[in-house]
Amino acid sequence: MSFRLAFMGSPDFALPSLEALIAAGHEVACVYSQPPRAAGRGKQERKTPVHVFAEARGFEVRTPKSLKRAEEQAAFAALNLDVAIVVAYGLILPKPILDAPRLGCLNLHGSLLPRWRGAAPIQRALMAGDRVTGVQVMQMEEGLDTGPVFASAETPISPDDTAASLHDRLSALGAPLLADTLARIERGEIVARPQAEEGVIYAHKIDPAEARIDWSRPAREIDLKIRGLSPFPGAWFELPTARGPLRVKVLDARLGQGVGAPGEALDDALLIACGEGAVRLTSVQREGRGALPAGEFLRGAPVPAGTRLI
RNA sequence: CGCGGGAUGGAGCAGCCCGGUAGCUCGUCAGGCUCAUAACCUGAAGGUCGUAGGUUCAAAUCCUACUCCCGCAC
Repeated sequence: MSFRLAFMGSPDFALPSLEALIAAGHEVACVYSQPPRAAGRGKQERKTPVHVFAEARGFEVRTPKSLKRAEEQAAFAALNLDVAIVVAYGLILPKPILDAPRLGCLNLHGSLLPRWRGAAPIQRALMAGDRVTGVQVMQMEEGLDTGPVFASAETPISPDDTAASLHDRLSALGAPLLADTLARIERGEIVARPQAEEGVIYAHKIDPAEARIDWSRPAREIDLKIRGLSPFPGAWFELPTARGPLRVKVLDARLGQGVGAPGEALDDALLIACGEGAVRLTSVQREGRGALPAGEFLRGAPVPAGTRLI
């Protein structure tokens, strides 16, 4: 047995899930994704990763700008689905859409609800210093990530995780969970359990303004921010040079030891003093260039002890 | 025509504005030192300065075109 389903997703994060559903033998009636957008160098129209993948596999791909229009909703209903699977789709689903499939719409979310409902759960969990996070499959409702949960899988967050590594891990963790959950729903083995009423936290979208590093903050907070915002949008600071301040993004760091004025380089290897403690920058990227391990970056742009980062 | 940056020995960069015979950090190779080392010392190899034109006594440096690369846009 298998379901007739629609898959709704856009970025890389959703790909493993789509592949898992295909592998599980479900009938993918249609794939929804965000419409192609002008992006990249030259501002070319670019299809989303899910769009490209689905097209290559020969699936029908729909890319409506919105699902609010009656025609879109009718077209969706006409698919006569058992269920719709939503993974990082990027569009709000109106009630008519949510109610159309026989079993409604299920969503794979990147946090342990009700903690981090919303747009940026992975980055927020990391920046908050959470020790564990995970993915969950839930029944979608009109509220933002408020639906009852069918299943979850956890993973610890380690001191060397970045938003990128966590993103990849959760994506890989979610795919089999999703497939397994569908199988169990099919067999009638599980029902969704309402989310806890306590502990609701919203994961607000990342505001570029919060990406600048404030060296007067404690090292732990700065370390979490650097790793939580890596690689996008990337925590950054300014490095004074003979030709003016150079904007430098930090893609990875570790907590270090040392005391000094906030922003002061404590050695020649990017150990930077914070308001409390210090962090060692291990991967950096100056404007207009690619990311470099600290060692290579320093060969071309030495940051001697005593330098004051802004 | 979205904005911007870049192409210099194996890696990362400086030099270009104010043309004049190529430099830094690292790596590589050889030798030395050391109980030892990714440490240290000495020496060496390695570059048509992206391509094609132009200006000039002279071009990495100025001008034009082209190719390739990267960053920002989530």
